[in-house]
Amino acid sequence: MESKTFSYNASEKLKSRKLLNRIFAEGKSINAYPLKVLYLISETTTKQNLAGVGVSSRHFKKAVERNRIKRLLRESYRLNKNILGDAVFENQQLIVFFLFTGKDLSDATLISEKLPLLMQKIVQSIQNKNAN
RNA sequence: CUACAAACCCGAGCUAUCGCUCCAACGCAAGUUGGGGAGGAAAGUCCGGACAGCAAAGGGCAACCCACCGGUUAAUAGCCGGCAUCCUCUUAAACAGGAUAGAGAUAGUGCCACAGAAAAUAACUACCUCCAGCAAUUGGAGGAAAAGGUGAAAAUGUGUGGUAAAAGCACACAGCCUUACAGCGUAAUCUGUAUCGCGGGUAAACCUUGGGUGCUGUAAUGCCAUGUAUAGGAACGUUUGAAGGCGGCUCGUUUGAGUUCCAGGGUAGGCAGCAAGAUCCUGUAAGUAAUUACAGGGCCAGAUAAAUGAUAGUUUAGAAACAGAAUCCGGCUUAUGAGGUUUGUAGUUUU
Repeated sequence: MESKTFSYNASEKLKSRKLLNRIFAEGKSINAYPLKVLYLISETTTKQNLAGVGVSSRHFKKAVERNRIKRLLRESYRLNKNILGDAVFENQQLIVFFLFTGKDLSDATLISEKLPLLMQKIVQSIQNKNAN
């Protein structure tokens, strides 16, 4: 378990087209410029959180820039994913999708400080809901 | 040697920690260990192929593309070599270097800014002849492209004859051009002789001539799995042919029992294609070269929301440019930091 703390491999990535459509349709969103996060709690048997990242190709026409941002997002998630930890119940799965809403590549430097902040907000809002 | 320009080469190294993806081995498994992991343009998608499907890929028209010759190649609009024309340099010429949108303007149609009389079946001024008129620097009719000026371009140039004045009107020489013959060359072309002829440019305007192209594009395509429905309604039809295929149209040809619409439902996952190839490196040989042949060696990304990264330190040169594979190759075009190499700007010969 110890070695998996900072991992982010294929089983943790949000891949299913179905789930992606669902999270855009039903997911709740929290903003924190230059980021926006969509999250969703799903009933499941496997307790494994899923995460995905995305950049608008409208604002970033060059593939190099999009790759750069997605890498930074993934890296940030990988280093901070323990914040989410056990926010949800045993038979539930937390699905998150990070969107970069900034319009300039220079905004990407903010990712490393804003992304953990967003994750804490998610945990908070889930706990509030459970308390109610 | 310095500066500028162009072409080509190169496209950052090392250490530590945390990660991603593919392959192999081991393991019941979790996983562990080892190895591979973006580019010269991966880009633009502008050409050319491979491959696949459309029935077996046919004729005509349309559309599009190409346009001196030869070679090269799987193929090309690429590349290599040659020819022609133009430009640079020069008083001039040859060499050298550069460019080419290099079939046809004598098939036809159109267009040619400004200036100019006129931009194409040329008459403004000046010239000549005739008529009118007392005469005039007058008026009218005609001849005439020799002179003037305008323009990027003005009816091939010079001379002589000729004439009222003139004119390729005639002749001589020259230039261009058509055709024929001869010679060098595979050919374009070049040279020579004879000959028809001489009314500009533009085909990157339509067009004509010659040649070529079937269309689509790996989200192609084939297979497996899952799921449903053999539910329901309407129209047309089964040799008296519904509906299609041959992806522009048409001719022709061909399949032959289902097809279309309404309403409703399901799936959207895997495998192949798909990574050993017109392959890369080295050497030898052939060729002016592009390129080819042979020999030896190497295996060098393969994802599917999409891997190749992050942090810290350090070195060069300062926070290292342009930039990210998606079926695969060959080219073209464009972007590109620092450094390096070569070439040119400023060349040679004759007079």
